[in-house]
Amino acid sequence: MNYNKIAEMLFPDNKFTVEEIEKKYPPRNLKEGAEVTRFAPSPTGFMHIGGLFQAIIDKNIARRSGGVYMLRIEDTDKKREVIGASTIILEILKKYGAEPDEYEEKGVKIVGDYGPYFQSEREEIYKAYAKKLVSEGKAFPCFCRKTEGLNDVKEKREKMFSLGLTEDKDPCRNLTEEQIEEFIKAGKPFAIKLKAKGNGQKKVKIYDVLKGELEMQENGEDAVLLKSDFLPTYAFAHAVDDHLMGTTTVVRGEEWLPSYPLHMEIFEALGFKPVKYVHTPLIYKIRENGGKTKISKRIDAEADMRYFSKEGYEPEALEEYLINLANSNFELWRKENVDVPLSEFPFDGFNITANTPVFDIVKLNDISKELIAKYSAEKCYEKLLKWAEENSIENVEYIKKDREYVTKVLNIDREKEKPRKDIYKWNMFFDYYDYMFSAPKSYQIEENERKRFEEVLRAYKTYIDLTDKTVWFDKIKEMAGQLGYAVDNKEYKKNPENFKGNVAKVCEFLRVAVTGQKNSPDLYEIMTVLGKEKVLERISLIV
RNA sequence: GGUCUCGUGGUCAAGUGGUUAAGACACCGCCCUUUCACGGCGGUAUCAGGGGUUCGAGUCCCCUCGAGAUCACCA
Repeated sequence: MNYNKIAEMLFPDNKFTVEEIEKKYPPRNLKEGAEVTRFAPSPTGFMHIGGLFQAIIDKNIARRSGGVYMLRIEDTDKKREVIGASTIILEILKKYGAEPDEYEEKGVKIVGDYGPYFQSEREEIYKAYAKKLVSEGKAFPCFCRKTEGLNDVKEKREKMFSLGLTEDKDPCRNLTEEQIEEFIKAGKPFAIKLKAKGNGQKKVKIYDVLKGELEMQENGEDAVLLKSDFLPTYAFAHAVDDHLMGTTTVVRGEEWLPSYPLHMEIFEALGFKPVKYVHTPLIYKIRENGGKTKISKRIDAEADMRYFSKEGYEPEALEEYLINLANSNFELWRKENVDVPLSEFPFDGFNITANTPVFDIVKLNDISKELIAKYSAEKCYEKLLKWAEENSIENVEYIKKDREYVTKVLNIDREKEKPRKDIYKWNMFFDYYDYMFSAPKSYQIEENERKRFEEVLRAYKTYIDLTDKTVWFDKIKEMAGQLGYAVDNKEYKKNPENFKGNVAKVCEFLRVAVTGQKNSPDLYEIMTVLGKEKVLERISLIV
């Protein structure tokens, strides 16, 4: 069998040889121990939270070791490709603290010397390596019809499942030179498949950084390397690209673990130095039946990163949440380093728990609250406005126009020693502070208290004084005493029947009149921001 | 079904043969207080089960059970 001749017939007009390509992609000149990582999504939908999780790990491994982190778009499945997806992926990465060092913006720019960073633009590269493999007798052409999704293939697969078969040798591996020549001359399309060495029975040792050494069955399948459109499959592209681009550590989801032996065999066949693998746990959600399933774009809004943008989450909150998921000592660090930038956290991408984490939005909300509570009113305003603009929120014009007032509202119970921690995403703002923008539509007041409520309000028209908080409160107390409420709470507790209520009750009435609610942030601040006139106006609506 | 991974409170988790089994979120109580928060103090609650090994097991070994992943010319 003349493999060289077959390779030549299969690939008569390859633009490059493997040698030429290797020269174009020399080893990276990095210091000892520098890690090169890559995030390699396929542009088939939108950015998944699990993808961001991996990208953040990639970024941190590279950054902490003084290495490089790349974004490589795996657009080799033309059927599933979604236009614009790669742009959104890059945007999200930038926004959420996982901006790549090397990447490509199609038609705009390429950053880095190891591109193109779109696999579809690397076709000639894959062809060169495929040709080499064929010429060495390690791969062969397969002229069977495309097998994807075909019923008889599905059936065959089912059968293999039930029988536990591990060997899947393709009949085309036995084609004679003459048959191959005949098919090529007839113009039959072909795919290139790996000539699997084993039958899937032997055990091979594999190594995952997080799980340690594992034993798996060797690959027994003549896997497709180049599809009949000459674009590579994931496994082949992974080997070729990560070799050429100098990747040292591959961070990918745990779902890839089963195909590790295949990838190992391809690396071997190609003579490449193996890379380290970090198989990250998938992110799960608890289902109604109590079980856990991988968080999925179809059923979980939070799987799609756009959800968080839309809701107005702070990107940094997401980043902190995800980092905490990977390195739970982050919380301790954060406690001791309150104002230190996130980038200084000694993130350890090689020491991530192997457990399957459940996405916990309550925890995220808490992290977000803490973060936002640290912001100045001015910063909140900027963030709120940015969110409103990016998402074309109805009130965006208003926010722009009345900057001063909106900032004042945002400053209620903020910029103090112990700020409130109730807003955790910007879309809560208008609901939460509804009463700061329009008079209450209803009042939380019981019917049997109505009379006293109105009595207090009528009186307050002459007692209102917003000079400062002490004066304000003294006046309220004075009024309370006049109306028969207890000014001293201890006395009230001793003899409640002697009073109509206590000062707290009076404050409650005022609060309800102004905000419609029994609970709200500091009433004095609210009144001050609203202004005496508006407060009186609201009281007049009632009495 | 085969192969593989993973089981510490409700959730995320420290833990690498000797701990009263950290911490965070959530939950509950008390204090502070003009409400709600914030803050402070305290509390409930966990080693999936069963066998070994050992003076001693969450930690090592075996089995069972449970959960998950994967088995395409998709990534």
